[in-house]
Amino acid sequence: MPAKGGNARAKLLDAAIALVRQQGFSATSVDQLCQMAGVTKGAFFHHFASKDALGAAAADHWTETSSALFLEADYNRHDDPLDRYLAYLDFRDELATGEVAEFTCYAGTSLQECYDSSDAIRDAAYQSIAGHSARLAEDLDQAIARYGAPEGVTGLSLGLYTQAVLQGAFILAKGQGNAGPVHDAIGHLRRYILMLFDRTDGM
Amino acid sequence: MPAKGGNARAKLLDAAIALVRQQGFSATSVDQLCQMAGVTKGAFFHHFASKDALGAAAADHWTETSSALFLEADYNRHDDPLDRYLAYLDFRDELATGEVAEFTCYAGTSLQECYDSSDAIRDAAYQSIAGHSARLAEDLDQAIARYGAPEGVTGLSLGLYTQAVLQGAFILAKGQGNAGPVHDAIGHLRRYILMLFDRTDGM
DNA sequence: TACACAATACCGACTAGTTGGTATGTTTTA
DNA sequence: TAAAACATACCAACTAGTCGGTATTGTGTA
Repeated sequence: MPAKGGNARAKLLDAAIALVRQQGFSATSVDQLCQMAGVTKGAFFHHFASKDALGAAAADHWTETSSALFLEADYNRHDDPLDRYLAYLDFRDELATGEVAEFTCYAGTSLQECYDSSDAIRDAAYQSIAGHSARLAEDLDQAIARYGAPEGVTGLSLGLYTQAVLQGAFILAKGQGNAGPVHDAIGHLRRYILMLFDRTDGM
Repeated sequence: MPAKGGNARAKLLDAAIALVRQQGFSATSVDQLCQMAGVTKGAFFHHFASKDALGAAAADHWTETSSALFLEADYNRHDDPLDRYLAYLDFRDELATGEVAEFTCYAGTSLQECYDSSDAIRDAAYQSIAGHSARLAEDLDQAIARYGAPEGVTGLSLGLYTQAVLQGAFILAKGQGNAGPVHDAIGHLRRYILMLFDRTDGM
C-alpha cells in the first residue's frame, strides 16, 4: 500500500519505536522500517540523512509523546507534591501491562545499545530520560522542602534513581517475559520514598 | 573451570564479552570477534554452531567468572548477613570505575537487546542475573529472619530489586559517560535497606 | 480564478560492501 | 592414527546508502 502524502516521516518514527523496542536498533534494518511504515527507501533517506539520524529523531519523538502522556495524566492533580510523586508511581505501575515491548522504554533500549557507537542517539536518548527525571525532580524538591529529607538527598537525585529503577526493572521483565519485576520494583521504590519522608502510615 | 576445547573458544568468549558490552550483540560481527580473539572463522564455527550460540555461551561464561569474583570477595567474611549485603553494595560501588564498558553487565546488555530474537541468549542472560539475585537472597533472607521486615518483603524480591537498580544505573551511566549514576543509585539503595532493617544509625 | 514554477515529498532500481555461515582442507594432540 | 582444533576460500543474502526520476504541494503573479 502506497503511503499517503506528508506523513512518511511520522510513520517511520512510529515504526522505529515499535521495532527498536522489540529487536534493538542494530537488528532493525532500514528495509524493515520502510516496510512497517509503508514507505520506500527513497522516502526514508529524503527525511533522514542516515539510519542513525532516524534513531536520534525517534528518541526526540519518544520524548515528545511520552512527556505529553505524563503531562496530561491525572496524577498531576494532587495538591501535595509527595502525593503527586506517589500517584506517578501508581501510573507507571498501571502502564506496565501487555507485551513487554509495549511498556518498555525506547530511550533506555537505544541508550544501552548505541551509547558508544552513535553520539546523536546517545545524547537524544539520555536527554529523554534526564528530562523526564528533571520534571519529577520538581515535585520531589517541593516534597523535600515541605517534609525534609536526609542530607545529600536532592529531588534530581531521586528523580534519576526513579528512572534507574524503572529501566532496570524493564530488563528483568524482558528476562522473565512479563511485567512482574516492574510491579515489584515499584513496590520497593514506593516503600523507600514513604520511609524517606516519614509517611510509613501510607504503607 | 571447565576448559572445554582449546583456547580459541576461551578467547572468543572473552572477545564477545568485551565487544558486546561496548557495541551490543547485533552490531558485533563474527569477523570482528575472530579478529579480536586472534582466530579465524573456521575456529569460530568449529566451537559454536552459530553467532547466537556464542552469545549464549558467553552469558554462561559471564555467569561463571562473575560468580567466582563475588564468591571470593572479602565482603563474604562478615558474620552478620545484613553486614554482608551492605559490604556487597560497597564492593559493587568500588567496581564501578574506569570506562563504562568495563563495569557494565554483559548479561543485562544482551538481555535488553536479544530477549525477543534469541531464546538461548535470553535464557542464559536472565539466568545469570536471576542466579546472582538468588545468592544475594540467601543473605537477605537471613537478615529478614534476624531483624524482621515488612510483610511481602522477601530476600529474593530484594535481591532482584538490587539487580534492577544496578542494571538501570548502568544505563544512566552510559548516557552520562561515567559511573556517577551507579554511585548515586547504590547510595539510595543502601539507605532503603538501612531504613528497612531499622539500622538508621549506620547512615 | 488560472497559471507558472519552484520546492518538497516520494519512488524503486541500483551499488559496493558486509553479513552469517559452509565446504574443504591442513595441522596439532591424545 | 583417529579425532579434535584450526585455517582458507568462498557464497548467497542482506546491508546502508545513492541516484535519476516522478508526483504533490505551496506560492506569487496576473
